[in-house]
Amino acid sequence: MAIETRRRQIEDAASSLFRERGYAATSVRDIAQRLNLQGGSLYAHVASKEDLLWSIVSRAADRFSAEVGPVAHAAAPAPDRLRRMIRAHVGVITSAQREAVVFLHEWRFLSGERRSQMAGRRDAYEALFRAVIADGVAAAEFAPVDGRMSAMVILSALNGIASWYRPDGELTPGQIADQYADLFLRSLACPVDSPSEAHSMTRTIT
Amino acid sequence: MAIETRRRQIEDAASSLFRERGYAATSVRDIAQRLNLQGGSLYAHVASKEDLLWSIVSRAADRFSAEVGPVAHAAAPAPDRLRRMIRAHVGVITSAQREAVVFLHEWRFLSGERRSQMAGRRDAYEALFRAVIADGVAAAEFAPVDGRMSAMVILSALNGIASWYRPDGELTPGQIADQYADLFLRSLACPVDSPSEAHSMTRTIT
DNA sequence: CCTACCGATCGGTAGG
DNA sequence: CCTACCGATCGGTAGG
Repeated sequence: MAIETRRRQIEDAASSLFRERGYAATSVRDIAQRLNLQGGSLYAHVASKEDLLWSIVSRAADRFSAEVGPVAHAAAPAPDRLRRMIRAHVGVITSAQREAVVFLHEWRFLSGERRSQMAGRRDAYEALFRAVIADGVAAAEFAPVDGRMSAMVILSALNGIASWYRPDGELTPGQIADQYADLFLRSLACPVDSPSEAHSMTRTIT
Repeated sequence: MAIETRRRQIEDAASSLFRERGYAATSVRDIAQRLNLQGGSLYAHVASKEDLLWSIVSRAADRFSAEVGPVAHAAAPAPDRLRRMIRAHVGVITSAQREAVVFLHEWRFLSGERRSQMAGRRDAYEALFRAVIADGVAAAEFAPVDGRMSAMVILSALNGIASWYRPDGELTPGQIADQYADLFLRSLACPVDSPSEAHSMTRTIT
């Protein structure tokens, strides 16, 4: 138990540093220093620097899957499911912000199979959002939008929250999530042709 | 002129590498190797590695300002201006993708005053979007949304394009821009209360 | 633009 | 968990 705690302390220090400086610009001695250890001492608990990154990133991925997955497969109308998925995703970002930022920005420093495995998990996660949107379109709960693009818009915007969210800010995570959900559900539910009618003929030109 | 060309070749090679591996994980010898040079030879054209990053990042920032700034201040209804700003922003991302990605992800490796200067320019740029939204709300062209949050949603989503856009993809930059503009203008123009009516009472709880 | 080099730092290990 | 160390690589420079 004490060993497990120490490992987690190391991972937490690494999360902070990877977030602040990036994985490549953080040395194992930087991490050790935060825990008042010598550089080499880390290797009593950790096999490699990349191992630390892997622990942080894969645990963050687990959290997203665990929180959002069940909601995505719930028996409910697509708009309700999407709103709850947005809430869950924002919940993970705001409650584990350090790890979320590292997950979002530093996973590409994984090598070989770990990297491609994580790429696969990200694809599968995005597919959850594409599926809800497709369901909503099929049920005429959403306008006939491009599900792939809509999913990218939503996820890009949600992940952006990790870059500006401050726990002591004005809005609670729930308020942020609901405002984002309002915004996206509005654009998915409203008639497609209304706002861009005047420009629809220029679409293929620019 | 030949000297200016060589410098640009170096910056281009650096852009590619900074985008692929990140600034911190790219060595000056990596850059030199792409141009069949020895590591030390770079310093005939470049004062430092960070100098290269600065050239790339500040030129990208110039491009965004030059393309989007004038449109933001044009005399036109807010929805039209916002659409044109989105087109211009997407245009820069898709026509200078390498530099845009480096600008978006690596600017924080600048040190001292350069870093804070770039942070200031980013703030000013975001303010352009906040201002158009505020104008639209004031003119009742948009529903009374939170301009700061809406601007962040739009910019996060637009910048996400830099991560998935492929020049040989199905959609042209103009089509992508117009689909994004449609989506956001819909959510800004549609009545605020409709999609989340059933959930509005839970907003402050979660 | 190259050769040859500088001191510093890197991730990681041996032995205790 | 520390001391002491490994070879490799880092950004950058001197002198030509």
